[in-house]
Amino acid sequence: MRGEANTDPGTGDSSKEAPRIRTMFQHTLEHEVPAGTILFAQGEVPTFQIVVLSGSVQLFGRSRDGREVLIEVVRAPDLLIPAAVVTASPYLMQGRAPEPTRFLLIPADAFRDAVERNPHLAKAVLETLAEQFRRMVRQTKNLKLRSAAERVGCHILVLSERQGTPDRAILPYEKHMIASELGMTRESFSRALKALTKIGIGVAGQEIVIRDRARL
Amino acid sequence: MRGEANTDPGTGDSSKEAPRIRTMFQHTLEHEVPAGTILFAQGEVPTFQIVVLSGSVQLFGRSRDGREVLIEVVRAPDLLIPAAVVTASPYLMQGRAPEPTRFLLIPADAFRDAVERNPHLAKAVLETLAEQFRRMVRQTKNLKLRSAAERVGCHILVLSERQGTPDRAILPYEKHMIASELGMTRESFSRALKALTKIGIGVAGQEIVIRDRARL
DNA sequence: ATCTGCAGTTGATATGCATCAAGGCCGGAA
DNA sequence: TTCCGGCCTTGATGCATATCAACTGCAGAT
Repeated sequence: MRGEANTDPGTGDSSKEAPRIRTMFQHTLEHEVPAGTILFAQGEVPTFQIVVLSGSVQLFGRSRDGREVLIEVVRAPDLLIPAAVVTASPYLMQGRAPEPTRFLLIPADAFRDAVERNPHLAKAVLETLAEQFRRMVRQTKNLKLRSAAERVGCHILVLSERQGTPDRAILPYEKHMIASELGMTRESFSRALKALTKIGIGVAGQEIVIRDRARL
Repeated sequence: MRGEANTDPGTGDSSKEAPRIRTMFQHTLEHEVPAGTILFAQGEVPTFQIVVLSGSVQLFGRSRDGREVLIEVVRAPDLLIPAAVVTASPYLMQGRAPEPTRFLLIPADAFRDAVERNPHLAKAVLETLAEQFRRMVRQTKNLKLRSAAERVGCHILVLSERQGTPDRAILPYEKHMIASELGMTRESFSRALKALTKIGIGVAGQEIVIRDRARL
């Protein structure tokens, strides 16, 4: 815990809403965690709305037989599962920071209160959540409609776009993580990469060179 | 198209917000469609926020090779993909009414405007969207962590709870639809049902009797 | 330098699920 | 009634992916 935060949440208002914003931020803390920190467990009810300022958070789903898979990744700047905070219901996933990561921690009830009172904030949260929802829909479509190799190819394209390098992509974390994010085992992921080398990519450790973008 | 609507949206406000609500509803239409109607195509940008008053809407994802799978079902009363309307971006799925269904059609920009101005409405939409997000997360977890038979068993339990009958469940639409909703073929679904008869259910057409609830 | 452990690759094998094909069971049309 | 066309089931087969196992390479510890 670092102390009081004074960051502007980006809602852009200044008039009568300001006091409410200030109220919300009165109990808000800035916080930084090292790589590997577990932020919350599956089943916990959120006590804070966590805002990811820098770094990222991986969200894992667990089955009762103990297996864990990566469901989604929240990258700064973003809100950590506003859906759970808004509905005040238990997290469906475990949250873990795979790298040093900074947060704002807003007490959950203060956050809900502020959202209810401040239309600009509400709109911002709504847009964030809508984007998250669309990501989940895309993922579901991928899982139901595409083969493992197609998912890998598609993911590489997304990575290269996100990194702004149309001709290459760096895998952002370990391959077995990406494999589970894409709904397969690390072995299958490895084989899918090898198969894709025959149709237009080159693999060298964490770096992937894209030779034939069209075919993916 | 039937005419002007006057239904209260359930936001519970009465004071100065009322004019805005009225404004939003000025161009709102009530509409009813027969079974089988396609409401919008994948890729279309929403022109209305559709409110499902009665009936339900199935949402299909399509791959470029033409296959279609059921991604989710929106049951009355609910909003039809507020995520697409709020972000003003193309639908990721096709919407189809599998039964006679009634709607409210709110022009998309009027809806966004009202959400931005009316905190109660914003909160209601936020909660609805949050619930939809959580449904998608649960579905993703199912797809990644459970086998086909487990998904079937789990779905039967959900159905029986939704229908308020702990000892039986009625399949709400054709089996091949449910199969694709659960991410499998109709053949696999049929076999999964047969396998489950050995551990505590009975199947008779669309009706399923639950004998051993604990084992599912 | 050596040991150790983890991430990744590769190969062999197993299996879950899809695909293909045939037949049964309605319900609607003629 | 008969015929027909969906929807569903069942069986045979194939394929994609998981699982199991061995090995490599690297990084950190000793």
